[in-house]
This record gives sequence, C-alpha cells and structure tokens, in this order.
Amino acid sequence: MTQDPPWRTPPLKPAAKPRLSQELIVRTGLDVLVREGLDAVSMRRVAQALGTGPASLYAHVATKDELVELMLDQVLEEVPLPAPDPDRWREQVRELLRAQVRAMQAYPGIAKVAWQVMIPVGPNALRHAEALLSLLRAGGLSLTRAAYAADALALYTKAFAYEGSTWTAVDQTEIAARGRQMGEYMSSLPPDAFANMLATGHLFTAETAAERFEFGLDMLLGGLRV
Amino acid sequence: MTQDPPWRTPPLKPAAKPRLSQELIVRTGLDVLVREGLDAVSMRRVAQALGTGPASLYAHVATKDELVELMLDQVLEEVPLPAPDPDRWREQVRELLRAQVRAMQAYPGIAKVAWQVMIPVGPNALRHAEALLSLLRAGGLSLTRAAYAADALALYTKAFAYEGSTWTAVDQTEIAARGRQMGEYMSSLPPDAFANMLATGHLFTAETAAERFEFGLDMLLGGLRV
DNA sequence: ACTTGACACGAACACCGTTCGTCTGGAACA
DNA sequence: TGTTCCAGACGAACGGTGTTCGTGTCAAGT
Repeated sequence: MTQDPPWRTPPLKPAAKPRLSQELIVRTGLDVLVREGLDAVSMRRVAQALGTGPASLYAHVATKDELVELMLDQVLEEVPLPAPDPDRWREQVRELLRAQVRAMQAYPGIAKVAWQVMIPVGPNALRHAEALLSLLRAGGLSLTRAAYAADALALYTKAFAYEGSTWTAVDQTEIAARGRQMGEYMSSLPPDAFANMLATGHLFTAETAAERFEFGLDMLLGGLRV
Repeated sequence: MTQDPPWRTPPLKPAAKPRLSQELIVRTGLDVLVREGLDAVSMRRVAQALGTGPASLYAHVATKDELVELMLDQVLEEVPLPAPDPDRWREQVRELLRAQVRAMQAYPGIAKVAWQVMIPVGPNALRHAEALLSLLRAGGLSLTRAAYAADALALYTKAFAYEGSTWTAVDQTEIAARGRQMGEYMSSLPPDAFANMLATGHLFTAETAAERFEFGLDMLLGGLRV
C-alpha cells in the first residue's frame, strides 16, 4: 500500500492476536478435539484456530505427538487425587478410576491418544500412577503386587475409557451400520455358529457402559488378594 | 525403443508378477509389519513390496484402514479356539487369552491396530468373541454376566497385548531414554512425591510381562463369581 | 469380431508433519 | 540513545500419506 496522505485517519489496528504459549496451544487443541474429534486435530487445524500458521506452533511444542500428549495430560489434571485411607482403599481405587474414565470421556477421542502415546510421562499421568500405587499400598499390598495390580487396573481403565468413548466420539449411524453388518453376517451362517454373540449383542450400548465398567472393576478388585 | 533388428535375441521376459489378491496384499502387509513396524505399513510401501503402485491395491481393499483390519484378522486366524469344557472353563479362558496375546505379540505393532479399528468385525475377531462367550457360558454364567465378563477380559487382553508389544515394537533405546527421563523428573522433586513409582519402576520390564499378565488374569477370573 | 467388465496402475489431488530461512520486537548492554 | 542478541512468529517448501480419476489391457461372453 502506498503512503497514506497525512489527512487520512489511520485504520484501527486489528485486534491483537494472543501471544502464543504452550498452554494456549494445548487448550486450543482440546477445543478442536471436542468440537471436531481427534482426526481434526492437526497442526494446521490448531494453528488455524489460533489465527496463525502451523510452523508457529513449533516454538512451543516439539512435535504433533507432543501436543496430543500434553492434551492428554491436561485432561488428567482435572481429576482430583485422593489421600489414601487404609480403611476404604478399595472404594478409593474405584473412585479414582471412575473419575479418570469420566474425564477422558468428556473429551471424545482423548482416550485414543492414551493408546498412541507410548508411555505417558506427563506430570499428571505420573501423579495418577503414583496415586493408584499409594492406594494399593495403603491396602497392604507388597510393592510388587501393588505394581502388578496397578498395571492391570490402569490398563483396564484406559481400555474402557477408549471403548466407552466410542459411543461419544463416533457418528452413531456408523456404529449402527457396523452393528447391522455384524448381525447380518452372523445371521447368514448356520444358526449356532454365533449363538452367544447374537444373544448378547444388544447388551453393548451406551446405556450399559457404566454397569459394564463397574462389573469389570468388581472382577479386578474382587480377585485382588491382600 | 526402436524395433530390434531380426538378428537380435529377444530379451528374457521378466519374472511374471503375481496376480494381486486381497490375501496376497494382506500377507505382504504383515511381512512389512514384521520387518519394519506398523509405521512402515503404508499403501505405497506395501505396493512397493509387491512391485506395483499404491493405486493397484484399491481393487482389492477399500481403504488403508480395511487393509490393517484384515491384517489383524489374519493374525487372529492363527489362534486355535477351544471346545468348551465346563469342568475347566477357567483354564480354557486363560489359554485362549494367552494365545491371543502370543499371536499379537508375534506381529509387532498389530496390537496397535486393534486400537485403531473401531470395532473389529472380521470373521476371526467374531469367532474369538463367540468362543470366549461360549467358555463363560459353559462356566454357568448368565447371558448378561457372560457378556460383561467377556467385555472386561477382552479389553484387558487387548490392552495387555498392546502394552506387551511395546517391548518388541519400539526401539529399546527409546524406552530406556523415556524411563530415564521419568526417573530424573521424579527424582528432581521432593523425596516422597513419587516414592512408589521410583520403588516399582524396575518391575516393568519385558522379563516380567508374562507374570504381570497372569496376575491380571488372576484378578479378573478370581473376582468372577459364578 | 465386438462388447463388457474386472483389474492394473500412473498422474494428480488434497492433506499431513516438519524444517529452514527470514523478519520483528523486546531486553540487555554499552 | 543506539546497537546487539535472542526468542518467537511464520511463510515457503519439502517429503510423505491416502485416495481418486482416467486410461489401457485382457479375458469372457455374445
């Protein structure tokens, strides 16, 4: 643009863009995740939501993978961690794991990140692991048994959070279509080939999710000898 | 090339390329997976291994996702499924789940596919689900309880297969580096902040994997009331 | 002989994560 | 005040991905 004559009113400055920060990028990433799902979380999409270009993000996060890992850790930050009480450690374990599942299901797709990150080592992921171990130790388990139990409980919870998020993260018509395909395929075979699957298929819905999770916890904690 | 003079010996024909088929593409995909890991399994890489271009694969598999799902189903085909015996159904469940983990860990990275596919519905995945349900039913569980127990067992197994494959699918120096980072971070904080994590970190190795899996199964099956 | 359909597959498209080089502005220093 | 340095911003470009479209070939059917 050529130099304005001195009698021109200078245009208003456009609203200043927020200065980038890791926290802002992570928050924006979670925003995009919630609105559009995990597949939409690309460096380009997040940058676009911030009014900039993807290269700008790299001053604050090393890689795309680091970004999604930071997003997961942020989600875990919202979960309160209990102080261990030896008299009710089992119930405390349940509460902690329920809270984790709830937090992850509030962000459709974030559970999938837990399966993409090799070993989550964010501060909050570590605090969670420590908290779970503390509860198990408060229950009188040896170090080794506490470690192994924590492993199993964490795996199941993470798995369930992912399965559970299927009901919120994916287009329901796609799930219904897939369920129908399964039903048709199985029904096309001899009657007893998939008798149990056909008889139980209706039990796997969003409505039974909480009940199923508790059932799994009953199994895990019921089978945990002190 | 211009027309050869008649005294030229015609060149030997290059070895005929195999005619493409879905089975061949899946097999080749598993080959690439085993040699180079899951990240290397791209349409281009698989096509290259077949001496063709990526577009050729689409006559046989609809998408890249379908290819990896077929690969997973192929892996599950190699697992023998037991005929239920009511007197030893718990041990049969164990054997089935062990065999699944073994099969998946023979293909580094395939367990990750199980977490990428929304709901595995290949013929073998369905047969596995049916087999597990049959065992639980043989054990006298109601339809609902069998379904819920199968859900928990399958989730845990799949989760463990994935965790276990970490030790084979990923560069060990990267794991060691990450372990070190964790250790350093936790040691940099007040001494009791991560006391349990620091005390148990050494327990999570490839050498303890089988023991850990069994411990988890002990919990799940021990807590399963008939 | 001609037609049709299945398969093969190159070129191109849209998108991805990331790097490199350049510019800008603020802080520190003389 | 002027200069230097450094951190951050970010466009252009690179190498890679999954996929579609259009064209050619071959075998089977009429």
